[in-house]
Amino acid sequence: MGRDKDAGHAPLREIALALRKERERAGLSLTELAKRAEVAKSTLSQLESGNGNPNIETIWALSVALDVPFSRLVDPPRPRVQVIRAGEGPRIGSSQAHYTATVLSSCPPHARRDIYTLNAEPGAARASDPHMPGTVEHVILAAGRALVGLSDDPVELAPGDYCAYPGDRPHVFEALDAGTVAVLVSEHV
Amino acid sequence: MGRDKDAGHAPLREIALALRKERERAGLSLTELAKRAEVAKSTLSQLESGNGNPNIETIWALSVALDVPFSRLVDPPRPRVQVIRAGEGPRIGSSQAHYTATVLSSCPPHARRDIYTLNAEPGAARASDPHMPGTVEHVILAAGRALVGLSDDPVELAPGDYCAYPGDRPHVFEALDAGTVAVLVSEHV
DNA sequence: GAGGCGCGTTCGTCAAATCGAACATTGGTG
DNA sequence: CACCAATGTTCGATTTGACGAACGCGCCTC
Repeated sequence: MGRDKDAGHAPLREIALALRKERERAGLSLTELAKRAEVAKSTLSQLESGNGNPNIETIWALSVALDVPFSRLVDPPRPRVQVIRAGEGPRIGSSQAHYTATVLSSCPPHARRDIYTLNAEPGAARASDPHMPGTVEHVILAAGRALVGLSDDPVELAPGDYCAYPGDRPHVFEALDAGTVAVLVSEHV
Repeated sequence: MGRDKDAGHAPLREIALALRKERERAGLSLTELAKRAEVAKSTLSQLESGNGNPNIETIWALSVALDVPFSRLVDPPRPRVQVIRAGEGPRIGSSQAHYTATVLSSCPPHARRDIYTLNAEPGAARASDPHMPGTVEHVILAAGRALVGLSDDPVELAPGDYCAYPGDRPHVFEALDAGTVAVLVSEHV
């Protein structure tokens, strides 16, 4: 949840949409979900229609019944390809010389991030089938060059470049130089 | 949020504790926080005492005022130095040639991991004061050489090497070569 | 020590969210 | 066609959380 903008108020509408989306994804009827979560279906109906300001127990019960993380309902997931070129991005001011840190990605709530290193040689693009919905992959190129990102629109990365993309869609990692090395962080909520 | 155990109900108690903890961390009085979040302090008082079942708008307002992610309140939340040299570590078998992936760290539940790149030059060791308890930092060296780890027992890393260490103890990052680049993943539970 | 100001708690009132039942609607079935 | 079993919606009654004022407490100032 971005502390960033829209600090204003009311994610009511987002909750309504997320609720309906997750319910349909789970293949449950409104009645069925209400029964499992032990909330009145009238309550659920009003929630999904945007009217409502549910209390914690209600939302909790729904998230449990839907088997989704709580934050999935209140925190909108928005996948997108993002690239930060080497030397770009928000720097962290350091009082100590000869040192700069750049924030590449702040971890969303409840995400799990596994860390990998990749060593790849040119010639064979590695196309990955989509992973779990909500998966996001982060790649920081350490050496060489590579085509990275969504299969239908990959991005060329040079050393130091950063790229994030939704892992639940077809994506590739294709080395362009020999001895290409990258750090891969796989984030699944 | 673990669909895991205790799928039962009511994270009321956890919310109460998290709320109080976050408020104290922010150095705010109950009255002050209530004023900023524009909720009655009586409401906040009851919430922190465990009685209560707040609605979304209330929690939202509080999380905004506390400047913490929403889920930090509803799903409230370990250290050792580990080194994996370039080329070592468990490989992930790939059916496709010219490609290897190495698991460096699997994300523990409920951890948040922020990703940074570091650019450092020799001459000035960057000593960090301890962060929040439970913080773990992961460093993958991309270029150059560096002394990394706990201040009293740093490790020298070469390109491709990986090192993890508790971030809640004094630690350093000291470049040994010019143009040293690293990826830093900061994990806080 | 009287007054003021901050803290966090408690209490009565009111608005609002939850509930359960009744409702209109659709689709399948004998 | 009548019937039943689903769907999601609307409506009144009741519960309940948010509110604001009052309270007890500790601290500092005059």
